[in-house]
Amino acid sequence: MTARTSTESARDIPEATVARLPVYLRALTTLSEAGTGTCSSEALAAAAGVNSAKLRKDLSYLGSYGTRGVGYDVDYLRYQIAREIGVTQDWPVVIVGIGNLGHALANYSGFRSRGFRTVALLDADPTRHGEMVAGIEVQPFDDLESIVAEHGVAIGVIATPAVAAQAVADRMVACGITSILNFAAGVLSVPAGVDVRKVDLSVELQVLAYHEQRKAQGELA
Amino acid sequence: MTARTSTESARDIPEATVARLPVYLRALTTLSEAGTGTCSSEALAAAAGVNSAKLRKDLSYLGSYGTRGVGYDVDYLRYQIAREIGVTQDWPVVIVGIGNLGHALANYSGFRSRGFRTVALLDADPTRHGEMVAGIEVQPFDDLESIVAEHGVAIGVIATPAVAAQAVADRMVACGITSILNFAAGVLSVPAGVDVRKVDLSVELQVLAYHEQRKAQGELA
DNA sequence: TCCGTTTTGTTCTCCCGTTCACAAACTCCT
DNA sequence: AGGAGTTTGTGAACGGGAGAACAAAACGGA
Repeated sequence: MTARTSTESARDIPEATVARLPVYLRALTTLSEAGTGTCSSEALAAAAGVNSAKLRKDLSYLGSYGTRGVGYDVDYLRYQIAREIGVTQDWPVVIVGIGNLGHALANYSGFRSRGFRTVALLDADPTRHGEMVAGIEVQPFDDLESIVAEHGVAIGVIATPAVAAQAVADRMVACGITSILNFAAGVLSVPAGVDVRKVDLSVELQVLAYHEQRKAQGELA
Repeated sequence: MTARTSTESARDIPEATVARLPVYLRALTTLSEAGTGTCSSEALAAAAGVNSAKLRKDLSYLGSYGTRGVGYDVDYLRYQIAREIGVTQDWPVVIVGIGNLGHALANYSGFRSRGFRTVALLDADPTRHGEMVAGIEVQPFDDLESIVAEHGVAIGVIATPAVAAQAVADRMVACGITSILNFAAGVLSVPAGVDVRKVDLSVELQVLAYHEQRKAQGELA
């Protein structure tokens, strides 16, 4: 899934843990907004929907931020996780492909509130250029290079049809983007050192259908 | 992630394999449309973006559908996988929450082409009722029970704000839905026997940010 | 100060998933 | 018919993650 070229730093956190840290972060934010100052691993694990032993092990990769007999300081732990993930800094993002999904992504508040700032919406279709989406003007895809250079964009989101996705990814990589979130169907091939994460909506439904089918079979047996 | 109550059937396919079957299915469809009649595990693995040994082991859980020295018949294998997943049959689906994301989901062609038929779009906001989205009229959320009963819906999609998600899930479970695809933030609690899969867009970006941050640290070292 | 209580951090064990490697099986060519 | 070449299916080794269990550490009360 992820390709790494540079030398690993001192602490390397397991992938499974990295994927759960954002979940803990959200749970901590909820707790903080509810006025909770301190919480136990048991309570936080319940809020995040995981096993408490797993939670403690995950947090131990970051350091010892808890107090035995007491628990974790909600705001302190929240800051530590945010810093570790990198969401304390500002991440400029470009979204390519402003169809239905691109619209939804541009309007998604969960990005901005976590340090991701959409600096540009790009689309190859000239009839869409100039259209305002979520307060941002849709620009030509050919402006990609200048926008990436100007804002120092490292993360790109692909929400185009499947046929265009590889070409978009190639252009992104060529102008220096090193992390891609891909919503288009199919496999992207990118050089080593570029991370790609794929979200496929239909795959999720198909997994549910598989289990649903098995439930039905079990009933008539 | 998934809870199972009924007795397992004869063959139980590993979860990791189940999650990849839809990917193979898509790759096979692409090959078939390109006129390819037969393919090797190596070729299919490349198209699906996985290791060929892993692909062969995955397929071996379904049965022996290949021919040694030759490979797999594309259309035959495609049918077998589709049957195993359950996408040869028709799956009625309801989508609750017709905001930006709900719009995108309703218009997403990848659902319909895989046997998922959106039978209703529901929203609690009365000002949206009657609006036509993707050729379907938005109806009141309170119609959930009658719609589920009428169409025999087993799969529900939640695309509401986070605060409403648990209440929607509870109503879905109460009227017989046993599989839920959840796009809302936060943890859903459901009784055993109900499967929930969660898609969190901001989690994916945060994982990318973590790796991006580490790349940057590696460079200056 | 000392003891009981609570909760973290960590060790250990088990299980699932990935990958290698190879025998079995099939095709094609001579 | 037989051998060379190809490709599947699977046994076995390996690595990583999940969960149980416990020692270490902090707090509170007497």
